[in-house]
Order: sequence, then structure tokens, then C-alpha cells
Amino acid sequence: MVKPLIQKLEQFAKLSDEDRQVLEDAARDVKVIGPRQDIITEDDEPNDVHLILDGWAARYKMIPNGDRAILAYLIPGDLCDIHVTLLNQMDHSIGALSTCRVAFIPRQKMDEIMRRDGQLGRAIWWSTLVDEAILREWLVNMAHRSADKRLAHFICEMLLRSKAVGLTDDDSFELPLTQEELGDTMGLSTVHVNRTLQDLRAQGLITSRGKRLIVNDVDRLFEFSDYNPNYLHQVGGHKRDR
Amino acid sequence: MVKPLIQKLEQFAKLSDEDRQVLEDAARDVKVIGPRQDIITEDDEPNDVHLILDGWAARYKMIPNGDRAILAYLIPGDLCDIHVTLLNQMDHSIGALSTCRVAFIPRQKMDEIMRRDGQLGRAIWWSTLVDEAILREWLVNMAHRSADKRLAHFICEMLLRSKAVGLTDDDSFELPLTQEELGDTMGLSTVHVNRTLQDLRAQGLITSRGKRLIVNDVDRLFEFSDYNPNYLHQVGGHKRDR
DNA sequence: CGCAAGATTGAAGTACGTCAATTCCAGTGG
DNA sequence: CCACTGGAATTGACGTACTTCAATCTTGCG
Repeated sequence: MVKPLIQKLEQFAKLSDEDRQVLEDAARDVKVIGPRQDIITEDDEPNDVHLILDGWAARYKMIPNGDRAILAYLIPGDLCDIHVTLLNQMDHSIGALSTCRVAFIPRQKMDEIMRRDGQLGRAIWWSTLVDEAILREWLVNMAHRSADKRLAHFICEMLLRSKAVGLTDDDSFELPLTQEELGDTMGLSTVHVNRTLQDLRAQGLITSRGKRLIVNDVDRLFEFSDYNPNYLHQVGGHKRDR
Repeated sequence: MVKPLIQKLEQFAKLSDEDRQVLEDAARDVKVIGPRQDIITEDDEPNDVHLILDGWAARYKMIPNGDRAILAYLIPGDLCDIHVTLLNQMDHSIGALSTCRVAFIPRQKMDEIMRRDGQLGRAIWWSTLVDEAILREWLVNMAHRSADKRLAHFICEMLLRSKAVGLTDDDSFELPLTQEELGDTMGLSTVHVNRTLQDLRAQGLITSRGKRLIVNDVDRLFEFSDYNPNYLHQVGGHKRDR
């Protein structure tokens, strides 16, 4: 049930059978959330931590002018907001994009897990630090790269993150996003997203078949987008020397 | 010595005299860092947590194309990277912009502080969650707002953050940044930063005298930049209804 | 089969970047 | 007190990556 999370955490630390069991127990309360439904809404004061088991969700903010800013994608194995309860209320929302299975972990349970001795708490910390590093890299991406490299960079990241939770098939993976959602993520119009994707396809960097995206040549895509995966702090894979 | 930090934390929780003393003791090892010098450099594996006592520093990444992306500003009272030691190595650098006094707090000491019972640990957590919320808001800002609103939004934030640590004088504060640094922050050319600032001045929103920036009418600047300070999770001040 | 939502296209506008010159200003040395 | 310097701010002219609008075409799905 919590396989993706475990797989992700084990990149960083070896978990004991007990650790695994603790996670299984914590994630018993599973709800299915339909596409376009919120998991948490701005101004909420949530009492649970949410773990995505299946499907894609997005962290987003609405801007007074009507724009939607997507701030992060949450895929299987991702925990949302381990410690938000410390803050008075949410300053953003989290919504399901596709149909999601989400485990609701009671705040108190989560606190216990984090306080346990051993590797589990450390590993979860590590994953939240990586989430923050991703946010920083997105900031670099939005403010400093052109549309084509920006999109390519994003694709590199989602490929590696999908791979880390066992959701890839060679170098292809499900990218269940509309071009409008991509635009809200990258700060681009849908028209420009469309043309830019065509461009990447024309360059032979990617291929898409429905919602499945195929990276034809990972090295070339990395090269093209100046992709340095160090911020994901994954072990083993994908070193990049510069 | 650690007054700004204490002042900031007390927005969130009442600290005991003992809490205050613990902070004082932890921040004994103070170093002066000159402008343009790094406090931590990418790929370092730091053993200390750094607390800015005086001056401005910036979190930044260099991009292969030679650009510098500024990801955050660190002002007095800001702690850098409470828990980076969990990750193998830094994925970005932190550099002093002006001359900075920085307290080097040994990792172990910091761990003890976070484990103590009572309000101090909670308050420090709160401040790191706010740092992350700031990062998200910056992402919104870069990807979804025009240059003039983007700059205005940034100025609103720095005004409130400066105010929270007692560095404002009415609605004016020191902004020791060059236009090039502003550009590296906002993803704009220096030329465009220059023209945009002139524009804000011409609209009567701000005035600058050397490195001191005066906000002429906070409400108007908030209005202009769609500024909603909820993400700073400050108590009391500056509610915004929409 | 039929309908929406999404993807694609074309044409025209604009907010920004680039390049290169000039002016301003704080600090330094005489 | 002034002249000199180098970094920062400012300006003008021009180029371009993106946006906007509005139409059409495609696709998944009841």
C-alpha cells in the first residue's frame, strides 16, 4: 500500500521491517479523491497529514487576477505538509488532478513516527528537505530559463521522481497534465506551451502517446536543459559532472 | 546579541528567560563576513547552523550559462539551513551581500535546542515553515506577475520582514541591494529593473534615498502588487481581506 | 454517434532583453 | 578641499520571446 513511499525513503536509509509496518499502520485511512477536487483548501486548519498513494495532485495558489499558480506536483509516495499544523492555517491549497487514492494520517500518529528512534524519522525528514530543494530549483527554473529549457527541465525532474517510486518504464512515464496545467506551472500561456512542446518533439527530445511521455534520449534532454539532478539528493543514480 | 531572532520568534510564541539565555549561549561564536564572501558554498558539508546577526546575505545558485539566481534574502534574525546536515551536501550557496556578523551554531547544539521541551523549538520550527512559505510565494511572484508588480511585491515582503525584526523606521528600511542583485532575484535585466523602479517612483509608491527605501503608502503598494501577507504567518499585523 | 475538453494554428501586439553609451556618486589619495 | 576612479545607475535604439484573441481541429468518452 505504501510501497512508493518506502521505495523513495530507501534511497536514503535502510528501513527495518518494523519501520515498514509502522508506515502501513499509519496509512490505513484511505480516501479516493476525484479529479479537480481539493484535498486541502487554503485557510483550512488540517488535522491530518496526507500521503499520495496513487494519482497526481498539485499544490497551488489562486491569484487575485484569476490565475492559478501551481507550486508543486505530488505523486505517489509524496507526503503533503508534515507539520503545517504548527502554522495557524494553510496559505495554499492541494487539489487532485487525476483520481487519487490518499491516505489520511492523523497528526498525532505522524508526530509519534517522527519521534521514534531509528531511520524512519530521519528518512522522512530527508524527503521534506528534498521537497524544499525542489521548490528552490523551480524558482531558478521559472525566473532564469527560457520556455523550452524550462519545460525540458521539468520533464527531467518528473522522470527522475517517477523513477524513484517505480512509476517509469524505461524512460517513459505517465504525465497526466493538460497543457493548461503545464502553463499554470511554468508561468506560460497554453499557446506557448503547445508550441514549445511541438518544438521539443521536433528536436526528437521527447515523444508523447496520449498521457504517456517518452524521453527519447535522457542525456540529450539533460544537456539541453542544463539539468543537474543534485538537488534531488538521490543516491546512486544520475550524477552529472560539470 | 540575538535580539532580532528573539523578536521574530516572539511573534509566534512567548519565550521564557531560559529560552532566551539558551539562544544567547548558542550564538557565542560570531564571525564577521565581508561583502561578496560566501558563508556556505555549494557542495560544502557544513557542521554549523548560521544565524545572521547583522547585514544582508543571499541564498543563491549559479546557472551553467553564468547567470546567478538569488533564491532568498537572509536578514538579521534569520537562521540558515537548520537541518542541511541531513543531506549529503549543499545544493546552493549562501553569500554575504553587505558586511555581515554571523553566529556559527554547532550542529549538535542546535539539535539540543530543537529537542528541548517548551516553546523555543516550536518557535524555530515555525520560522522554518515560514521560510518555506516565502519560497512558495516567490515562485508565484516570478512565474505569474509582471515586472512592476513583482518588484512591488518583493518590497512589501521585505518591509514586513524588516519590521518584524525591528529594522524599520515607520515605513522605511535599508535595502542594501544593487539593481543587478534585484535583477538576479526577479529574473529581470538590470535595465528593466532600473526602468521599473523609476516607474514605481513616478507613481509615488516608493522613494529611495541611497540604500534606504521609503514606502510612501503601504496600503497603496499592497493594493498595487496584490500583496496578501498571510504567507508570512505573522500574528496581529497586516490582515488583508479579499 | 455526438459532445466537450483539450490541442493546434495564424496573425498581431507587447513586455521584456540586449547592446552600447553616458551620467552619477561614494570613496580614495593627494 | 579637490581631482580621480570604478562601480552603479540611467538612457536610447532596436530586437525577440512571449501573450492574446479567435478560429479550427482532434480526441476521449458517455
